[in-house]
Amino acid sequence: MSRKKKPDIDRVFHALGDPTRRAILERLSNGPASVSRMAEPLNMTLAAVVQHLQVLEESGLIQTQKTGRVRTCHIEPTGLSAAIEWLTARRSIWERQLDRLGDLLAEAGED
Amino acid sequence: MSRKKKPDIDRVFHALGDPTRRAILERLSNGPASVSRMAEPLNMTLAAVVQHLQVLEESGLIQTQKTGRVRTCHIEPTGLSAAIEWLTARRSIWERQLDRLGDLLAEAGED
DNA sequence: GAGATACTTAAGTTTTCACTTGACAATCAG
DNA sequence: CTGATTGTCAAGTGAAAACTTAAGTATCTC
Repeated sequence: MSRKKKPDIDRVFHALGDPTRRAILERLSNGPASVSRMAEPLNMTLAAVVQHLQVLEESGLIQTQKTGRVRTCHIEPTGLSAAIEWLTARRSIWERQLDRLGDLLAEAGED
Repeated sequence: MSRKKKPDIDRVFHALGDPTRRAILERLSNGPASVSRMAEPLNMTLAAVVQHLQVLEESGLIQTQKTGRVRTCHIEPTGLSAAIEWLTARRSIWERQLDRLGDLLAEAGED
């Protein structure tokens, strides 16, 4: 039977919910970096950082590749698309709702 | 001394990471609704739904108010701003990075 | 006032998360 | 070859998250 798999958007938002992982993404925005380089400014063990990187990779936000003993991480530029689309869609609907509310208030004021 | 409080953006992304909570937000996009109405299509107890609503309210994504015995929930339209700003900022940086990569490849091709 | 309705609250359970420890594997430098 | 570097893996811990159950409190309806 079909296995239950988490939708991408769940994983993306979950990944973004952790400040350490957002810090990693911000660091990688300056360009690719190795695992231990990512770990330097983070106050935790290498193993913990690797786990964060796994979450980020599974969510499609970064990609990694190993050359020799060094694993290099870089941003996956399309990784944010689904999340941004969901958010901006909501926002435009919500703004429309606000407009309707404004209309109602204006009408009420005219009485 | 200053209390430790979770940054808004942490809470927003965390709130968005749960499919039930996104479903609630989508439902509320059609207009305000009471707690029990929100609970109807969700396969869980009322108490669980209330807890999700609390998370959403604390993250600034919705507001609620009680009139009589009914608590009505509605969208807080500005709640997504911080998240959208963070995401679009990253995206534009990432696209620039992609361009630079493109340039490098083009240069390499010219040899 | 007696029910029914619409939550609210507290406590307990199970699962998931973030992290550590410690042992291991691979690779590079002298 | 011998270390030192760079990362990997598995297991365990503690706390937070996502629920449930059950009892309680207003409020509305008759």
